[in-house]
Amino acid sequence: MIAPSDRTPLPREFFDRPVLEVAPDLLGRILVRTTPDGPIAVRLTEVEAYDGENDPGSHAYRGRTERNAVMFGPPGHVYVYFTYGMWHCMNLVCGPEGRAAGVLLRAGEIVEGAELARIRRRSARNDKELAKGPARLATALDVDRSLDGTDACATGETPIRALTGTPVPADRVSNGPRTGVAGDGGNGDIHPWRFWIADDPTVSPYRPHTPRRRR
DNA sequence: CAGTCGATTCACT
DNA sequence: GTGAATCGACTGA
Repeated sequence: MIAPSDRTPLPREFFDRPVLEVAPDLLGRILVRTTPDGPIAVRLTEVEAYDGENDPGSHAYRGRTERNAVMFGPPGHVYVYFTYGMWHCMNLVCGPEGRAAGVLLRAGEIVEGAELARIRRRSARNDKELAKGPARLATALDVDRSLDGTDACATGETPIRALTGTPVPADRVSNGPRTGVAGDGGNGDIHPWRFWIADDPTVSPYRPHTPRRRR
């Protein structure tokens, strides 16, 4: 059950800041996905920052394309991409507009609508695995490319809404190299931009980038 | 226009 | 721990 005080919508100004400021501040916040069957809410426990055209790991690194266009738009909107031929992952766009920065939502704890999430996440062995990983999180929330561009800060009806939740104090936040990103994770990594709640059981395991073998 | 590979997950050994 | 699944976006010729 989510406390009423945790249900305050996050204002757009929240996202209209540098992505490295927003990313750790998102931990403990809540995202509500409204589906025809009912709401599914996740409390964010793990995120990654992607800093647009300056960041080789970002989809926006080589400029605007049809796929990543939303990241070049206003903050507070949802960027959804399709990957590995099967999965979707979701981001929240950060400001300022034109910067093309975003925060990948990597993991969280389902705090409402778990019975709905379990149906979509049939292979999950327990509830902690419902949203343990970016594609799992998107699957649990029934998010796909049709929701690309959704405004998570809009007033009125929205399929996805960001709520204040309860922010996590800085001394509870850990950070390290981003998962599965080419170029990240080596000695002297300049992108330790993965943030998670220390010791939280819903955080996904770290995995370095692995180039695909030829077949 | 063909080749490559991905901000991953799952089944299986 | 290893390999398969699966397809669209992007790249370079």
